[in-house]
Amino acid sequence: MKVGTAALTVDAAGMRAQNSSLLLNMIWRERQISRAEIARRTELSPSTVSAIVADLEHSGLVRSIGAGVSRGGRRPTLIGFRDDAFSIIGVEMGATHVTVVLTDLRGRVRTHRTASQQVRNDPEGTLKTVRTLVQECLDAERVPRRSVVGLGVAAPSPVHPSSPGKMSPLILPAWRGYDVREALSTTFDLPVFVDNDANLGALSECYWGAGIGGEDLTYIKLATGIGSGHIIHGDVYRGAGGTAGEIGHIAVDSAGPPCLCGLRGCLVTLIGSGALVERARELMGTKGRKAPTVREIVEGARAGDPAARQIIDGLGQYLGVAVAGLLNLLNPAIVVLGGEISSVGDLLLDPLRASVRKRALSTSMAETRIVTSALGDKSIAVGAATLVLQAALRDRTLFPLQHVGKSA
Amino acid sequence: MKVGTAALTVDAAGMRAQNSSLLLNMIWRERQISRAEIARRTELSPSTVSAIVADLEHSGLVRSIGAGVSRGGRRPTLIGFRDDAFSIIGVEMGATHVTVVLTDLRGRVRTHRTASQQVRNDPEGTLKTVRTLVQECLDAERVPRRSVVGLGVAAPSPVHPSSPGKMSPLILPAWRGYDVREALSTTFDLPVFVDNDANLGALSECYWGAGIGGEDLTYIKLATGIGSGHIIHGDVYRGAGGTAGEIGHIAVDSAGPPCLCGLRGCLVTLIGSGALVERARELMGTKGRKAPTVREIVEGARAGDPAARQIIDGLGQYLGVAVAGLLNLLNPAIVVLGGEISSVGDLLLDPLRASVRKRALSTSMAETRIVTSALGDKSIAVGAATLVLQAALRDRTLFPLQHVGKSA
DNA sequence: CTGGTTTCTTCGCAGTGCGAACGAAGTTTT
DNA sequence: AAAACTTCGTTCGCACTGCGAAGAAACCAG
Repeated sequence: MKVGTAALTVDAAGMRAQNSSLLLNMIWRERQISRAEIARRTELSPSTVSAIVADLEHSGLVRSIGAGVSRGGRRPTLIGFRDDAFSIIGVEMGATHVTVVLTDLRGRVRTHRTASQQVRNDPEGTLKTVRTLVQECLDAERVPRRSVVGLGVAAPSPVHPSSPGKMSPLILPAWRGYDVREALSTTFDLPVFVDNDANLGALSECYWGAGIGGEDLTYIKLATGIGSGHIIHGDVYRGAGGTAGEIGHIAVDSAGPPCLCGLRGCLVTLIGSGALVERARELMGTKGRKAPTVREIVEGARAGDPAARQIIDGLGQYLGVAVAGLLNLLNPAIVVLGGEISSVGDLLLDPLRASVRKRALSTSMAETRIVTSALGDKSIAVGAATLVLQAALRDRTLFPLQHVGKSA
Repeated sequence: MKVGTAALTVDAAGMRAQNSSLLLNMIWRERQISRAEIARRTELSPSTVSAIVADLEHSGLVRSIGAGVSRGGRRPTLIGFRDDAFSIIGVEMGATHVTVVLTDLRGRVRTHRTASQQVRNDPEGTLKTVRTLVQECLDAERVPRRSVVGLGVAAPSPVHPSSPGKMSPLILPAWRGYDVREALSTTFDLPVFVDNDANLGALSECYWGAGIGGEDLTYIKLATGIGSGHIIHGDVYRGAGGTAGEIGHIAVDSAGPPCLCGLRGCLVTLIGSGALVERARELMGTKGRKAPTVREIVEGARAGDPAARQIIDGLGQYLGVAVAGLLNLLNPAIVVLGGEISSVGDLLLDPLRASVRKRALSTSMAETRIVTSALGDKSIAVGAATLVLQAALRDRTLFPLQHVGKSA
């Protein structure tokens, strides 16, 4: 049951595919590397490496980029990954907006579009908005459909592994009957990958953020809702039912306020944006009559406003309870905090770390770094694109084949 | 970083090794299967399957076991896994005892030995006891060293992935400088695998217990300490520092008693054996002057003693807090409770499930079964042996080669 | 008993990676 | 400046693998 289920058989072609992917990943990772160096690291013979590199070059994924420094003999020819060989589309469906990015194969955003959109109750309108924005991105960069690897989608809902594309009927009841994957796949005739937004935030951090080089990471998204995603052994971990990472409904304070989910004292009722804003209204000299925004709390805290600081302190303390449990249970290498409020940095990290230290084993603490995200507001959409990239780097056949001559 | 690190290159021999392992696993799993059926399922050609099966047969791992039922033509020759081809040794180092089992390749215990042993403060004596018991098991079954695949060890300490064999200096300070793997490997000249006891309990459940057929499971060991182990995608998950699963020190009640670890209200201070016994002394009509044992609590609860029932209820409630957090964070398919106290079954499961229901998202709950272990008191030692089995089924070369003729 | 079906093996073929030999291109030594 | 050495990359024959077609063996149905 556990060993060989997923493993596929190998024939001669499969062997080539495996080694080919291995080399492709190495070249992607190293950005530039010589054939000789690849042969040394992979323990493949030089002749095999040359043959595979020729393959990859012919498919347009890599190219020669001049000579490297000599190690006492002939200078090596450096091979580089062609980040611009293909494009990827990443879509973030937030609570009240849709963001679409078009990235290259290095996670760089080449174009992006955002539109306000009530996602929760308007599947039809949301899909239409997504289609429009995707098309705009493609048109803006004059990217032909055939040079797009695929389309990644971040959804504000858990995604069940057995039916990617369908939203949770409990979180997004209005989406019953809709299948995002199906819908977009038929529209654009491209492979579509869907996952939860926090999971994709985690993937984004693992590839482009605080988790670079690591394989185990937990990302916590602090926003209207509180979600988290785990990267385990380099892969998004979804759990048995796709709801792994639902940190927002961990009961932190059994005497706390009731939550929409029916429980009491959920983390989200204490540190969700709504709770923070509410608390800010109580504490801060809310000049006018309007409730302050998260942005104002951030700015206030940075400016030294004691009320804002107090709110952030409280956030750190509550969050620490959940993070401590997380460290003991999962012992991730890194915990990354994302979401607008995380931009206060140490103002949040200090009370959080103190709170965790009071509640987690020192051994779990020792190995875990807790940091705030340095990626921008498009990190979720980029994470969606990264999901496609990850799949394609593992299975080269996902890259659309295009016969490339000698031209650049 | 995340994709190709672990992947190894493949050559012709590696291709054969992969396919060979795949077949070996299939035969192990199915117990009996024909070449034709293997070819259909794996999509390998009949000729290839025959060749590989001949290989496996020659190495003594499988054998023909007569004809199956016809599907309208020639009757298939069924191939069976030879569970008795090799033996595996499993060692459990508990808090106050050492248990050694000798199993076949199906996790069946052929011989076992147990001895009282203070493990915590006596590394030298513990290792000596282990050596003695292992040798006794080998002698009892007249098993030659060369037919033993390896030796698995369950340790009452987290094991850091980078130094398997070394105990945590915080949990077992007396073991500083000792390396269990090294020590036993040189004594017996066998491969040695070491892991945390709760992790191996989890593995045991996944292979032989409640988790059969699944790939994601969490095991919780209720004993002097409270530990847990996660099986993720069929593998033990150890976390970045090897301390994943330290559920015992999750803070459940911030107003609770202080714990040895320096924190307050740890789960273990509330539901560890010590706490249960202490509470029993308060509540139960402790006939004599001695403190009751866990066994007596179990028997009392079964017999209907209200005090014992109350203790179990409390256990279920506290444990529910931690399990709810676990479900939200990891969303495992199954949670298995082990340890002596778990033998009360529903008496514990009912209050536990109720407690969880009050604290976990219904979506997380829906996909998760919570059960008590049906494996016996040797499940941890068997889990240690299973770790070796798992490794060998993946890498056939771990099976000692022995030239087998046509004999049975 | 005959025709059809299924199982398993045999044998030649195509594809893959390897290794030795070689040429190409630098560096270091003389 | 020339020779000797080192490294890089390619070429080519070899060994091994899995495949597919063909065939033999074993069985069932009529």
